[in-house]
Amino acid sequence: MEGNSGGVGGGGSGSGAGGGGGGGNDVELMCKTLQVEHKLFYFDLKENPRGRYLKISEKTSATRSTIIVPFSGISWFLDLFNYYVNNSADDQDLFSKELQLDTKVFYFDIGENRRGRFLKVSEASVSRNRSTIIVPAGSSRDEGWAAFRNILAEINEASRLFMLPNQQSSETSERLVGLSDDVGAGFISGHSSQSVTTSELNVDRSVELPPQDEIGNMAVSKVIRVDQKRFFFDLGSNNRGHFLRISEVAGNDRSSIILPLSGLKQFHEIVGHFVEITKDRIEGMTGANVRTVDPPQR
DNA sequence: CCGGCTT
Repeated sequence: MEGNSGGVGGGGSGSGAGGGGGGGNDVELMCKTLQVEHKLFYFDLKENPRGRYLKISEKTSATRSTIIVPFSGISWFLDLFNYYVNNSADDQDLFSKELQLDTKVFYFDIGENRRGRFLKVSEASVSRNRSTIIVPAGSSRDEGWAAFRNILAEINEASRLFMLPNQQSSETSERLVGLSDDVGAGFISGHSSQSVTTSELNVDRSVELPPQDEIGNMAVSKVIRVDQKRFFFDLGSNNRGHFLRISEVAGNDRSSIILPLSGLKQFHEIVGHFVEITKDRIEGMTGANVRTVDPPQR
């Protein structure tokens, strides 16, 4: 699912393209740069008719490599970088990881040489040569990885807010079933010597995917703000099925629950129960950010 | 502005 393979004008006679800018029709939603030591990383969140993706480029004097992260993989990247940042304080307990997203596989590997420690992230797809970026850990306290992680966190949050303008009536929760934006996301422990019981992983994933119609434009995500917190509602699916992920974001902390859609109705009923029994108190509140949907009055 | 990389 390379986002770029769409209809970039084949002739490309557009003058003043700036040389190798790429992208073509793709709309740039957000871009950030990060300098770690002498490397420069470009983060470009882009969108085209096929969907959204994050392009991460590593720019060096003589080297330029780019990986394309599907939109659904941004949060996984964030989680993985959190893993390496958080565990780097301990000595050498950093394992390799594999992140499988649809047809792509991203390999995360730790390396070290006299320059220091680094994290190699390589993207392998069926039809394209493998591309790799290498993120230095940083001279002190892994600030390279941490800075990289922080940018991923910013993009991860901001990318969800882009879905906001489509504010429909907030009670359309039935027609969402069947959408699958991120397919088959999951971690796989990378080291072969780790002897992970692969029995679970070898479950034949005969996932009959619904044809990717125009699901990119649907409102598969919503966000509400309550006091200092934000709650994100995102539909997703993996080899286990479809789910609704509810994430609570406050400051730099983020936690999520994964609710299989089979339980969504019960969840809704229980929440409705608590709405009923606390209605008096809720209506007395004056929080400007608390938005309740009024039922039709009589 | 050094510079790493079997999948």
